[in-house]
Order: sequence, then structure tokens, then C-alpha cells
Amino acid sequence: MKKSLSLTVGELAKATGVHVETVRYYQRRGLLATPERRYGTIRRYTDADRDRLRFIRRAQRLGFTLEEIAQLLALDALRDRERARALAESKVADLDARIADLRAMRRVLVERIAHCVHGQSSEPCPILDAFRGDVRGEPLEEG
Amino acid sequence: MKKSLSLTVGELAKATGVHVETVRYYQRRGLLATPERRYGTIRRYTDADRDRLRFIRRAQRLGFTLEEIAQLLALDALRDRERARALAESKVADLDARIADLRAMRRVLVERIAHCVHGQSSEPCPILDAFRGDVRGEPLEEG
DNA sequence: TTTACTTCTGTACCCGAGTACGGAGTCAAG
DNA sequence: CTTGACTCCGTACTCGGGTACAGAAGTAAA
Repeated sequence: MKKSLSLTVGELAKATGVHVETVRYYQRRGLLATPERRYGTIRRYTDADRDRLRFIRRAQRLGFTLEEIAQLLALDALRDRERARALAESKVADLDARIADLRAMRRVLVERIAHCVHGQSSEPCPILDAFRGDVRGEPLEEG
Repeated sequence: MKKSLSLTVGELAKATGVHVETVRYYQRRGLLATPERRYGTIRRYTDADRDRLRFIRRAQRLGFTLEEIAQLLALDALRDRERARALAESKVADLDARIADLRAMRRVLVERIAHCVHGQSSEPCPILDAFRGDVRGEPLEEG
């Protein structure tokens, strides 16, 4: 276990695949600590900082917002499994809803494309006509 | 066919379920024309305006951005079926990619939740550990 | 006609997740 | 010891899709 207190922001950024500006942005957002500048030098980052940053990026790829990631990190620090799990579960419900929405959009669009293919030119495409008329009960409303 | 040149912005907004400010926003974006103010009075909108606005909202519900909707409206004006269809098809591909991404996220999360449930408390939740370690080949990268 | 709502217009602000930039200061190689 | 790259810091800007607000003018009902 090396506790290499050795990374510059640039190295940290490279090691995690984010831009330097993004590292600073996460610091502003409170997701990542800003280490001291010892003796008026440059800030140095540890492997733990790098791991935390990787955690952030992975959680992001799983669809968590930075706000939610901040919560996850806090729960992790408290070792609060229950709440961490609850957060993950509500995220799954969230994903399910978004997937259902996208599938509904897809279904309608594919149907309209089929109508467009079988029809004569120089008339407006039924895809567009479909938007004008009633698209089966106005789906996908919020709330 | 009544060509009722009778709607105020407020009525137009109500008839289409958008806020007045949003109507104006669409006008600024060039999606909707701004009718003249005749004899220093209030602007009046037609049924055609209302239909166009409904078109915009429906296309939005199908996942088109306002930029794309502007394109669709232009293609519609030109009666260019080919390009309208192509745009719809690329949108379907787009939706497929987004759905696949969300499903991948969901799969990983559900798996991690299962791990979290079967484990002893007062240790960090494996959901969070998973973010620290390798989440199977770093999926969901852009590009 | 007065009161109370709308409308009109311009401008500024919101969110989330960053990106860009300018002028310092610091650091490593030659 | 200078040169060039990197860091620090603050501030401002981006995008997409709107929302908010102030002050003036139009309009409808009592």
C-alpha cells in the first residue's frame, strides 16, 4: 500500500480521465477535498483522492447526478448500507420510468415511419401529419 | 373550417398546455411566427398557430429537440418526405442507444443491490464498493 | 370610469455539468 | 537563469429549455 502523496492536478486528471477544470469543479461542488498548499507550493493529491474521483465517475456512468453522488459518498462515510441501498433502488425505479418513456417514443416513431414509406411523394410525410393529429391519447405527460 | 383569427397568447397557451412565456420563447427560437399587432392592439393567433404549437409539443414528447423540430417543420413546408423519414429514423437509432445505456446501468445497479442485501451491516455497502473497484470493463463511455 | 386582469417588451435568471480564459505563481529541464 | 509547461484562482461563458420580473400599454366587466 503506497500512500503516494504525489499527484499534481494534471496527473490526477489524467489518471481519472477528467479535465483539470472538472476536478476543480468537483471541489467547488464539495465532492472532492482541496488539499493544502504546503510551504507555498503546488497542491498534491493522494491515491485516495484518485479513487474518490474514480468513484464519482463510475457512479455518474450509472446515472447518478452529482448531487446524488454527494449523498452516496456521505452514506459511505457513515457506513449506512440501508440508505445507500434505498438510494440505489430509487435510482432503478427512475431508470425504469425513463426506459418506458423512451420505448413509448420509439414505438410511435417506428409506426409513423412505416406509414411514411408506403405513400406517394409530394404529399407531406405522415410522420409529420401524425404530430399534427392525435398521437393516441397524448402519452408521456409529466405527472 | 373556421379560420378564427381570435386567440390571444393566453388563450393559445391554454389551448396547447404551455406557458405564455414558452410561446414567446418558441417565437424567439423561430419555431413560431409572431403575428402583427394591428392598429396598436394585441397580437391575435390563428388555429394554424395553435396546430403548429401542438405539433411542436408532440414532437417534443417523441424525443425531438427544438432544433430538430425546427428542421422537421422546414422539411414539412418543403414536403420533403425522404429527409423527414431519415430524421425520424436517426431519432430511432438515437433512442435505441439511450435505451441500451439505461438498461446497462440498471443491470449493474440491480446486481449491486442484491449484493448489498446479503451482507453484514456496519461494513460499507457493496454498492459503493463496486463504484470503487472495476465495474466490468468501464461501460457506457461516450464515443 | 375605475378596477383588475392580460399583454407586450426587454432583460435577467434557473438548472446541471461542465468549459474557457486571463494573469499570476511554481516547477523542471537545459 | 531562463524558457516553457503546468498550476492557481476567480470569473464568466456554454447548452437546452425554459421561467421570472418590471414597467408600460391594452382590454373587459361593473
